[in-house]
Amino acid sequence: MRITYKGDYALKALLDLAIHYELGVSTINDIAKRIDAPVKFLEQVLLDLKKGGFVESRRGNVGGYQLAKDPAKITLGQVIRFIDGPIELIACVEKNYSNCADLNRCVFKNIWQKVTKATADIVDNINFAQLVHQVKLKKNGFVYSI
Amino acid sequence: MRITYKGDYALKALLDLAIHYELGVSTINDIAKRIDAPVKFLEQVLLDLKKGGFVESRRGNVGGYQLAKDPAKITLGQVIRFIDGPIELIACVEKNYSNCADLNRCVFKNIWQKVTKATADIVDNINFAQLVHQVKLKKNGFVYSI
DNA sequence: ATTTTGTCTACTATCCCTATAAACATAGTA
DNA sequence: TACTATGTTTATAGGGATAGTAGACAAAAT
Repeated sequence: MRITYKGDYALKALLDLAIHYELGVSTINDIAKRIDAPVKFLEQVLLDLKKGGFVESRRGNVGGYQLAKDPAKITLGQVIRFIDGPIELIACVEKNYSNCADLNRCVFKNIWQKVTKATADIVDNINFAQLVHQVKLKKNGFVYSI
Repeated sequence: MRITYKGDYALKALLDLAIHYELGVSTINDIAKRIDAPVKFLEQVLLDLKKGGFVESRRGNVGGYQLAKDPAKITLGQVIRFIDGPIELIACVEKNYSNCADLNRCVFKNIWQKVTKATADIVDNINFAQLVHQVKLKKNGFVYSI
């Protein structure tokens, strides 16, 4: 798998919203400015994140976006998989794959599974509360560039 | 990163050549049949592998391909990086990347680096001699489907 | 009513993936 | 020499994904 720009923006937007978790909604424009993303593209990303249940929105004059749940309940792995797809390096070890002649005899499969597990062990054990904490630790003249 | 069909064919072709290491050259057609790959596509893959120094070739009537070095000297990581590019999940942690506003302050960078290391620890420590050995262990009515 | 926001649907340019095709070069063999 | 079996090279093409951009629409507050 590969983290695309879309995935990158999604993670940054969520971290941004996690940092402002207690402060209510942020507008797309504000988020875009803070994380340096193209506004119209970020629109789509946020829409997707809403469909995924990661954020919620309010329209109108004082509208905007905010996290839909506690930052501690959102892991990196959840977001990556939702936006950019499976973390597997190759389709043959993804769930419900049935296109291989004889997968059980394949000496590569075992390797791809190991890599998948190693990656999952990392991204599934980091949540946005931890990230916010790390951001705050970095306050050496912190100017908010994620 | 992602293992493409090209990378998949490259790995299978090299394993095939590693299995036939002592037997001299194999033709593209033979390799293609054994690993079940489209011949014309496999041509390009083998050409690339030759440029990468993994295989060597002989033209003409009794021509074909063979490994350019001891299977034990070829790791999965070398092949993957050469055919499919860097194993990093995202460009910002690749070598010589300089497009980020403030990479040292980015809380994500550390995570991408961990994932990269975990993956590298696996693919850089497996060579084709080991794979051949594993293939031979699987001889329960072995029909040669890698 | 107006303004400020989010929502939705298209559209586009570029690149990458996965081949396929055709012409050519080389090295054995008859 | 002529023929054939191989690898070499370049070009091309369809499909899909990526990374946006544009514009009309809907809702909520004032």
